[in-house]
Amino acid sequence: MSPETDLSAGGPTRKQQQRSIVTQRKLLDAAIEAFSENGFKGTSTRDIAERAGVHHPLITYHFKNKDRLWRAAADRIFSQFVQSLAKTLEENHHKSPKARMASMIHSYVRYARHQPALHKVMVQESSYPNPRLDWLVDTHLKPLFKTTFQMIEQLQELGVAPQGNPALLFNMMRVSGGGLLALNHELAASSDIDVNADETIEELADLMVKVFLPGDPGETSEPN
Amino acid sequence: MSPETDLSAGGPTRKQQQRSIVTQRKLLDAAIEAFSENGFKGTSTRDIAERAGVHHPLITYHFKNKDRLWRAAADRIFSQFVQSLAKTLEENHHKSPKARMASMIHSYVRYARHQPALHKVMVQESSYPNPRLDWLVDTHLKPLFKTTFQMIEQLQELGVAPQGNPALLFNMMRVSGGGLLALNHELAASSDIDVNADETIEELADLMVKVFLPGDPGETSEPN
DNA sequence: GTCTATATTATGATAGAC
DNA sequence: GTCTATCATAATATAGAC
Repeated sequence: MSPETDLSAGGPTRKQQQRSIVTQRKLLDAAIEAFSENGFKGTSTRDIAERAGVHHPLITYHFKNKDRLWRAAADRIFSQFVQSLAKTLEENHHKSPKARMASMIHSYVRYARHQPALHKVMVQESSYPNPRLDWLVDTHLKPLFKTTFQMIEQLQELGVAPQGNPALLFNMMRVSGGGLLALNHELAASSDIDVNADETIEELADLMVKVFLPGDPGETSEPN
Repeated sequence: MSPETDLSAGGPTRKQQQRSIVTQRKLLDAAIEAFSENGFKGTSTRDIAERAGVHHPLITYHFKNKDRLWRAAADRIFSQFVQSLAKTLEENHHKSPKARMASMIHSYVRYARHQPALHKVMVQESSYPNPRLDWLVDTHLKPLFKTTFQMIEQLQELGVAPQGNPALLFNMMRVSGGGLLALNHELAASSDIDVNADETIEELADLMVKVFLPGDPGETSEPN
């Protein structure tokens, strides 16, 4: 009995599973693109299906409805981002707090360029209170911000980051990176900035470090 | 012959003109709100008409179509903003460059709070290249940015603003203000920041000045 | 200047053949 | 797992009465 036709065992075959995964991936990538461009309301599931190159009833089959597809797409964006940040944090845990934060900034900016949907989706959903925003904040944002927020406070104590409301400072950093890159098409036309150029990305990250972490790093890590 | 019925003269009566203006204003305010929340595609003209409390065919009557209504709404946002900025600039033209820019920052942040659509609309339209974005950049953004851009360069020469790509620096300032306030609902939930509080607004503007204009102001204005 | 009614197309979701 | 066909609703826009 060939694997293709062996449905009697109760589960789908390997080949079918494989095809399903590919379809889901294509739909998720298309959904990220479409939702970040036009928001939840402005995106039609037909548009997503077209971008993915699949027939639209497949969305219902794989994700049940538009809302669940949105959540799966957001999960994909933020899981990858958290992974990328965690890796950077791990690779730089031996450095000074300032150098560590500088690495985080570079990592953040690079990710935000390659996936501008990261910030765009947050802006889209921040437009008005809604259940997706609540879910986004609780599931992804709060855990993500907690670590970074503590790092900022530490850097303020060390005199590296400017004094002032750490929550505001943290969010100024966020938007200076991701928020700026989310304006990619506008910046090209209004300010002659090409955010797709590697140089621009590094320039932006360096400028963020200079502006937000102006203090002397010092060699003294905290007494352990 | 009463003014109400005097249509023979060729023009609408005063009372009719008045009613027309009121309707247009209500539609524009509703359009700004709706477009900033859901973007161009995500906004239905019926939604706008409902928010304005008028019947939807009136949109066709007063603005011809959805696209022209969007342009009229954007015009309203940016005209008011430019007016507000010009007034601030005029009131502070005698001050030092740093103090003048600090006033501009305060003015910008206050306007962006009272009209978060200012930044939201730009983000919405920056999602992908489209004719509305081109129009927005050419009609409103470029003229607006030109002045501020020159001020930044001057502040860099004076050692008040950090060195680096002035275009990037300028846009970091933009997003730190308007971009941050556009996240109002998210910030309330994720960072416990109430951007509707006057204190928060002033705190943000002060922090922007501290971060982006760290240099000593000096009393020496340029030799005249 | 405002209204009701309607033509036409797009959308989210599902049913049922293969 | 994938497809075609379809339903119910909502959208933009317009025609024509008042």
